[in-house]
Amino acid sequence: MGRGKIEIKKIENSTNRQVTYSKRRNGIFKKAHELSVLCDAKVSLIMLSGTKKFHEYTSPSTTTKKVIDEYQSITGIDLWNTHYQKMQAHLRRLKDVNNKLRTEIRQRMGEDLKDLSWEQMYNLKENMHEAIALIRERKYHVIKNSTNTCRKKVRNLEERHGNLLFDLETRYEDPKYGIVDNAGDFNSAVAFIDGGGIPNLYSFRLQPRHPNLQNLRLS
Amino acid sequence: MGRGKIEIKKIENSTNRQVTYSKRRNGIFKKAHELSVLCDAKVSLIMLSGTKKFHEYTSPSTTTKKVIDEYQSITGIDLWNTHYQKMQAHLRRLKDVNNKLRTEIRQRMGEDLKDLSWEQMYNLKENMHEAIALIRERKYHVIKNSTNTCRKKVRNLEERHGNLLFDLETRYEDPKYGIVDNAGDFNSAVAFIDGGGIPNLYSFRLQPRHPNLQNLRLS
DNA sequence: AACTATTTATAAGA
DNA sequence: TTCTTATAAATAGTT
Repeated sequence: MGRGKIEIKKIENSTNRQVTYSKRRNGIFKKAHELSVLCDAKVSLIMLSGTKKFHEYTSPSTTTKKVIDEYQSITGIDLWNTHYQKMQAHLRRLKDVNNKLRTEIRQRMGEDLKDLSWEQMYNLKENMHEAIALIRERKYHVIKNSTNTCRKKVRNLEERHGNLLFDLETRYEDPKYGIVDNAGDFNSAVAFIDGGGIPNLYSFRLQPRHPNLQNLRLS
Repeated sequence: MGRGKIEIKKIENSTNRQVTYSKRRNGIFKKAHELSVLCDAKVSLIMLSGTKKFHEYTSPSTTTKKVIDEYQSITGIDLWNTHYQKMQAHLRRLKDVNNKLRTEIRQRMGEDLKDLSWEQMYNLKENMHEAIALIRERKYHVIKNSTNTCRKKVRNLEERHGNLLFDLETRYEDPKYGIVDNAGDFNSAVAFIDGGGIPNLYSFRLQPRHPNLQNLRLS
């Protein structure tokens, strides 16, 4: 349909190809539209030119997504569904597990016991006693550790304090020595002294110098 | 282009509409194909007739999914992604909750305690003692109930036994009465006695690992 | 982007 | 559906 007949094969001249693309594209869009109007059909038409320009036509009554969803449901051809459904199944399983875990925790907190038999409860109770024993042990371990650490710190501070006093006395006796540069230690001694009135055994944690004690933070 | 010009509006005659759909569909497919060959373009053409018959054309060099994916990446138009991403977020949240629940259970079983402070352990231990009290209470409730039930069953059985003996004696005295049909009741009594073998939900305490949790573990 | 000779598509009928 | 064919529509090559 033109001045001459053409063979259906790639048009080598790039400009010509562009022009033909443009003309025929409009022709197809027009026909697609006519079809959807005349025949009450839904059409989704997506075209990507060789130069990555893209054009689409979708029937007025619908959207590209709708057409494609319908396309999938009719053909059974699966573009995304497998992945999506796997995901949904996984989600369901997670929810299920979640609920089971919650139930178990509730039972371990003494709730929702009506579904348990006497034997199950016996076992639960035994298990929890064992667990409590473990927790108690661990607790003593932690408290022992922190007590030791605390004791060491106190010893260390007492030593520093002693040194400080010694330095002061020395200075008093012979001023030419000048002040010993122990500002850092002095500060820590002050902290210790100031902290003395606080009943909190773990007030050391306030000092960034002892990150190992940070773990003892309460609450 | 035909014997007469037609107006572009829905063809009311259903048969005619079908025929036109079929003819024009082929025309468009042919043109779509010509376009993709002539101009090196990618085309995805999906058509759904009013009667839900579906046809598609895709350029030889590609697939429908590829075209649509490319379409999405070029346009930035999002067909599925929002929903999909919400789902992924939900999934992540569930996994997270799941892990927290598992950790809590492990702690309640006396494991993974190193991350707990002394105070946290104290609270956990207190909480578990309270829980054990509740479980003990509930256990007594259940045992009392089942004892009562058992007592009733025994009474019932004694009674039946007595009746049976009486029947036998009666039959011996007067054979025409035959044997009393109480098979069903007898079976239920047996079921009650056998019922000691209740599946043990908490048998994991005997095992170093926790099969019940293993089964639940996902991802 | 317009023109137009020609090819192609298709409406109506069989 | 498919074929036929008169005619409408699309478009290749030109301007």
